[in-house]
Amino acid sequence: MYDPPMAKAISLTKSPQVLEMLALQFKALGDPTRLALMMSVAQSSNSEACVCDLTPDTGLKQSTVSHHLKILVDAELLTRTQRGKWAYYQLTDEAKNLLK
Amino acid sequence: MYDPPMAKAISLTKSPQVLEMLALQFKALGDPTRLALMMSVAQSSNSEACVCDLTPDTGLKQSTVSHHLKILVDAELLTRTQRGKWAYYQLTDEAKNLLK
DNA sequence: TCCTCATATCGAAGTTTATCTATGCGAAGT
DNA sequence: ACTTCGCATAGATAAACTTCGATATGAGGA
Repeated sequence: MYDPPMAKAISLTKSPQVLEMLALQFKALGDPTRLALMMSVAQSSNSEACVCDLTPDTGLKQSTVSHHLKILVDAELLTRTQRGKWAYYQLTDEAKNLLK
Repeated sequence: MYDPPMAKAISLTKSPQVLEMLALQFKALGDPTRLALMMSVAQSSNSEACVCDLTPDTGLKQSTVSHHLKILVDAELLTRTQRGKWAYYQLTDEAKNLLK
């Protein structure tokens, strides 16, 4: 949501849309569970992982992990690829950049 | 809060404390208002700004801006220096790193 | 076709967050 | 000493978030 009074600050740097997207990405990474998920994916063989691999490490329910992964995909930090019954998640280039 | 089942994922990468702090920093940046505040500070003359400078741009109340600044200081993304009646905020090195 | 497995979605409960108004506090000026 | 100014803190409220259990979806195997 873009608020007019913020215009001056934003015009000095990024467009409102870019700032909004950046904030969305930071927010997505701003949860210990999701940050750990990202690192798990990064360290997986072939740099990809499915929900069944990721769930046990978190101590959370499968539905919860699935929800967190969706947030990361929506923030364009992960991509999702379905192969057979499994959904494989990989880091985007943007994510690799932010986590360096 | 550190949850034992997460141990495996964390041990592959960072200590729980480091991960927790990283998540805290990302969370602090994960709000459009705070991200705009950071950019405002970055672009201020002498790379520092007081609450009275920052408040108008946000369209929020002074107390709200003060609250956001405290969150950024707690996340070690800003430092606070009092000079006379004014409180001046500057980006930390960590912040400059994350925003590059 | 029927069943099973991996994952996603839905609805609810409890917690956290963003914002406001009102007020407190310390520094500087009169 | 009193007032003013810049900023912080406290309390309240509404919205958003995290997590769960239950259920739906969709692919593959029997």
